[in-house]
Amino acid sequence: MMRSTPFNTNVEENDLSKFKIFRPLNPQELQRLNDDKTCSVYRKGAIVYREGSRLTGFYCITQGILKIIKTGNDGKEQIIRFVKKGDIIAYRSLLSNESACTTAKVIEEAILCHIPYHTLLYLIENNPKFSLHMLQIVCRELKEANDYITDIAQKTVRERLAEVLLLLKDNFNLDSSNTLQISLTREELANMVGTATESVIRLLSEFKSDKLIELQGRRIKILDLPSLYKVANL
Amino acid sequence: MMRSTPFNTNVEENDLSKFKIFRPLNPQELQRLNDDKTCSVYRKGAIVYREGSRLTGFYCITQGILKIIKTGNDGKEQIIRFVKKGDIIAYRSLLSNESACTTAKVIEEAILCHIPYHTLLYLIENNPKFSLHMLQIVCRELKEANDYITDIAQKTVRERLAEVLLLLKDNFNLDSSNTLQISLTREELANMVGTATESVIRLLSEFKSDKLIELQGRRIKILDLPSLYKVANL
DNA sequence: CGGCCGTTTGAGCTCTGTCAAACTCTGTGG
DNA sequence: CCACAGAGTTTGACAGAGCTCAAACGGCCG
Repeated sequence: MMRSTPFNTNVEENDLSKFKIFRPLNPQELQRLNDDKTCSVYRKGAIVYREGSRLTGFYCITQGILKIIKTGNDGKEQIIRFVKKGDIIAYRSLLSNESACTTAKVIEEAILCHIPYHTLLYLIENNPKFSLHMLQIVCRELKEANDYITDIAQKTVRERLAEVLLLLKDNFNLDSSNTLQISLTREELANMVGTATESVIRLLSEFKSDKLIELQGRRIKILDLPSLYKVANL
Repeated sequence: MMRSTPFNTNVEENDLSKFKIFRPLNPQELQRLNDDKTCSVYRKGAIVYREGSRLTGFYCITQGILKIIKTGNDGKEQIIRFVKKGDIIAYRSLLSNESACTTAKVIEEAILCHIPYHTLLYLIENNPKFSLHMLQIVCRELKEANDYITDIAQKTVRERLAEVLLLLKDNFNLDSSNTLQISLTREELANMVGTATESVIRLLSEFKSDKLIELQGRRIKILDLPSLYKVANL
């Protein structure tokens, strides 16, 4: 099955003005943004861009979930973050004028709007409020990265796995039965935590024995949130 | 000895216009920047700001070296980065309008210029080139943080220590005898690498046995750069 | 001189990564 | 409809990297 090819999609349904990032823009700028963008559907497993590639613009996600990964020397991938509706990706390399240093891969079928580099520059040069907003977004991401460095350097795998579950809860919410609304393989969880797949499996089943969670395949149901916080040592 | 109190210092010698970050500013903006700033000397060991404190501005380093650290739950500190002449610090929390999430501590006697928040905002709102430059600085820092996450999650302590030595070499150069021009305790090295002090000690002496480096107290002399790169797995 | 801080070394142990094998589940093709 | 391949999951056994604890040593400063 060919799943790497994006399909163009109806532009009308992907109005970007509803997203917080673009709130500082005036109607004329929004018009330009929507005129310049190109939206596409990406199937599960599709790669939006790869480490090392040159980018011609950044992307705003209007639907679906992607993982941003970085490949270590031994080929093992580290998940840097997940992105979903309203998030923007690929802006870092673009602004630094470097090749991409991460890869973006689709986890749940997604719609992405590509916004050309010159449009981004135009907005930054002409709308200081937008620049400030962009700065704040990057700063937030930087804070999260710094937090993560401290965690990964100092915490045990057990603590980090609990923390990742809590992070997923915050990012993707729970349904009415407290089940995480994102489906990840054990390997993906391991690549987030920075550990081996088998370690994740063992720890998850320990969490299950301890009545912290319940497992049904990839569905993870959170039973005891306070204890999970305690395990995460937060 | 009281070493935490900053001393005001001669403003004349700390002209900020020579730094790359402020290159996009026009003469009038530079004037304002220099008028608004307050420079102080900080002794070794002094804390410029602490995790959790509210900041009234950001700082530009015109002299000396500081470490930016983050304290884990168990009190162990993680060194996020080192900063030196020309670097700016504390801008992240300022822009996000949050309390500081890191602590800045002086390693080598330093002179810092404090630039008030409203001056930063003024510059961002009025000079798009400056905003773009700021964005690029944050983006670079973010890239480094992401690289570090991958390293720390996937590499061995041995590899990371070699990498840290190389990083220090790039940041602080070597003297004519290939000695690192920064003096760190073993504990500080451990807090960079994300490991125990004893592990750093053991590995350093292994590197010494392998003729990669030479040790005289805190002075580290690099003997075999290519092999060090190999050990770092870069 | 004494105390303190940083460094060094040794011993032991635990966490976690690796390897191997079995099992489940899904989609494919005969 | 069944057999099969392949991917993902699970479990067990094992080894070793790296952490902790303890003790001794050196240098520096008051």
